[in-house]
Amino acid sequence: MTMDFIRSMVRRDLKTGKHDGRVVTRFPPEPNGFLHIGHAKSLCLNFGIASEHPGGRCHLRLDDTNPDTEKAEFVEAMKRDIRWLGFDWGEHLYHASDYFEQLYRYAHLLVDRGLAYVDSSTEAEIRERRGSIAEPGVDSPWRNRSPGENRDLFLRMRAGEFPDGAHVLRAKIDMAHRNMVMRDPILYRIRHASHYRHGDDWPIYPMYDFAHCLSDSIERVTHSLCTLEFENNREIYDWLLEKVDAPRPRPEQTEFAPLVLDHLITSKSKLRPLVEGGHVRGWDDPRMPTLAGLRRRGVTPEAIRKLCEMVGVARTQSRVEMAKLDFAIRDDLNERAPRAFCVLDPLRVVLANVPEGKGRMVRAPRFPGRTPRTDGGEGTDAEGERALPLGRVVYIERDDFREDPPPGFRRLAPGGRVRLKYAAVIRCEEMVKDEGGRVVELRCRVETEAGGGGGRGGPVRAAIHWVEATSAAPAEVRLYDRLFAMPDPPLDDLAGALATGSERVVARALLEPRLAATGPGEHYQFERLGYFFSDPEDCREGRLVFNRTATLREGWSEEKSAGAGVPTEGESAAKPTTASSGGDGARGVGRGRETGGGDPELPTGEERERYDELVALGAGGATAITLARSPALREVFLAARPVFPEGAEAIAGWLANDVARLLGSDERSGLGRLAPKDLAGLARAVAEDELSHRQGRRLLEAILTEGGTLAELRATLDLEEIGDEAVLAPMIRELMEAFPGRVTAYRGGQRGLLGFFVGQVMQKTGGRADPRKASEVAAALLGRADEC
RNA sequence: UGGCCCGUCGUCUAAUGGCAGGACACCGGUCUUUGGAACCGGCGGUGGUGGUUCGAAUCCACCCGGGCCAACCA
Repeated sequence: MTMDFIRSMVRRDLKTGKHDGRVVTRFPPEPNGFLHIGHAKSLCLNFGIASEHPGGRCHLRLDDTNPDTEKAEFVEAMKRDIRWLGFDWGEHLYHASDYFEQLYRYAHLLVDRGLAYVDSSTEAEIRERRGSIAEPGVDSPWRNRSPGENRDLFLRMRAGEFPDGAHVLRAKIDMAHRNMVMRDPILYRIRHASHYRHGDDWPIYPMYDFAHCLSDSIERVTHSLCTLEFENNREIYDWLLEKVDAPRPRPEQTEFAPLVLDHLITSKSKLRPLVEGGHVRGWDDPRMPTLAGLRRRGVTPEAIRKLCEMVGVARTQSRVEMAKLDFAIRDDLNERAPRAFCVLDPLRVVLANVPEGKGRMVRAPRFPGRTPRTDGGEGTDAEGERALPLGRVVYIERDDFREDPPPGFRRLAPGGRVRLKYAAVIRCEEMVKDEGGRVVELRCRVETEAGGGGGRGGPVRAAIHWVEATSAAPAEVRLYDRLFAMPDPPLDDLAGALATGSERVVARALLEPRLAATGPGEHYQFERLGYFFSDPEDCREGRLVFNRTATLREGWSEEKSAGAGVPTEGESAAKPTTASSGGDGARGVGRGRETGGGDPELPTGEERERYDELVALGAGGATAITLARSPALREVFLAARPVFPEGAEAIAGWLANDVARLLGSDERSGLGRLAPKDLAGLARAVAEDELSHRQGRRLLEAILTEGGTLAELRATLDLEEIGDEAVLAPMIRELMEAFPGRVTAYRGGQRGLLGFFVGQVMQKTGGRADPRKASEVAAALLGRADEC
């Protein structure tokens, strides 16, 4: 298993001792609804990471700072769902509302430091003055109240002296900040509402940005993992911890992409109207993407965890196809769901040559295809087989018989044969129809009793499920389909986007008799139909109710085998996608040409001037633009150029490519350490082949990260490179012997493999080989043998 | 008309600057008393342009595309 970027980070932090060797994560849901499959990813991540490190732990923290929407009922449901998924918070159950007192003191600290103020504007005024993404906000007229006045007002807010909305406490940051979150965010609001845990103790409630980071800090969380939409909030997270002098090491927020599944919505607030509007049976409706709904449908915790594992964790925004969930479900259920027969739409079949009352029992495997137990252990039969009664009258699936079979149809048709699975091969001799012409009964003859092959007339193409008429157990079977037909349902009109027929209730299906005693919550695979789960609420002896968890993978369909025309249409249907993406590409090329291809745009006149000047001084076109936009780099260039005027282009290149990279990737490095004359000297040495480009780069890196002059470092740094063919050639020959397959592939035309051999040499020599020479020697050796 | 983030097979996800790999889906085959499962094989990708480098998915620049942000929600 390869590690995701968060796990790598945790491991790195552990190694560097960043958090005193602790790993503490947390799962912080707001108890305003039910947990859904999107939460499962976060659960797997947070609890997973905690369990992967000795002493690691994951807190369950209810983020209950909004009394309007939160309920104890949701807390209980969340705890139940998390346990069901297989996670355990141990002693670490917390509530943000546990910290109300501490949070309130932190707020006072900010007030006293002049970093927070009471704003008496109306909600509309605050919104108005916040500005927009394009325009800066303006200061509130209440922004400069004295700390004393703020303190007094805030005290009185807490005392309940003011009505809702009269005042808010705001952080005093910057109303013109580019990040909207930083435009004096609201810390506290007045809300005279009963909190499900604290009743009417508090007339003021902290806002998310304020409560969240401080709750993490109070719990000494090390890694605060959240989804991508909180990226903008990281700045206020860090700002607040800094301004209240939160103890170090401080928790650090890292964002990852949420789990988004096609045809599903993963938003508690969008799910609630579906429940409250009566569009589904409840939060645990089997069609709901909630953990409770999935559980009721028969999806196992293992399947959900498997899905999360398959999906991984990254920062890329992504949509997962339902097929992946389906796979995870089937993969798990295939192993654990014993097979049974269920006929959803019964068609009566009379076996004419079976005498009345002359039934027999047939044996069928509970797990066909599973390697039979050979250890002879106790219970082998009971585990491995089931018994089915067979009599004169049976029911088969109406769909398994066609009066006019389409091409490719392998099941029963007039005059044709089919196998009653595990029991007998029958031939259809007669149809009985009602006045409406509807087939109501088939008269068949048993040709072969059980056994393999098909007896006379060659092999039978298909085996169908069936139940014996007198012993079959009636059951209600609920067939579920996706709640939304479109992959990306419109969040503003979910009720209108609901698919019709997402729940189909079959009132009287027939089950093989041993299932008559099924209790709630049992998994079965009804052969050829799918995976089913006896409803945990409604199923009991005497009233059997099953939910379809998932269908079987479809291997055949009438459309597919209806002729060659259809697949072709399918292909052409896929073409527009290809064409449109090609269109995008074409558009991009067109634009590029307009702006002069690789010649980057120079938006302002000032930059244009600098660019022209740099080009005149000898900087290359592509690098000049970089320097024109970076005053610091440009300054170094201007200072270094006179030292080595002929190397102007090289100097500019070093600056634009290598210095920019080092500055961007390593915070320890600093441009201040680089003397312009050293840069010029470096460029000259490389230009005159005193140093290889690689050596130059190593020197530059050393200067930027550790400091020192070029001369010093050239003397002290071990820059030696192995360029001797007498050393390199044997090494490469050895590699060629070790990887004969790659040699063949290289000679077969896979020239990219040269990089593999050079890379191996670089590794073997600890990076000290001269790669140019190594490449040369390797090419020669690989090529020479080619001629033999 | 801003700030931040993100672009690798259809989808999800890997690759200290050194073989672009895996999974799902799809297609084909073997096997099969589930048109299932299993097994084998195939298809298919680094958004674009330029630059740096012996070597770029990876570094630099620009362009294109996508996401998030203007609740007294979280």
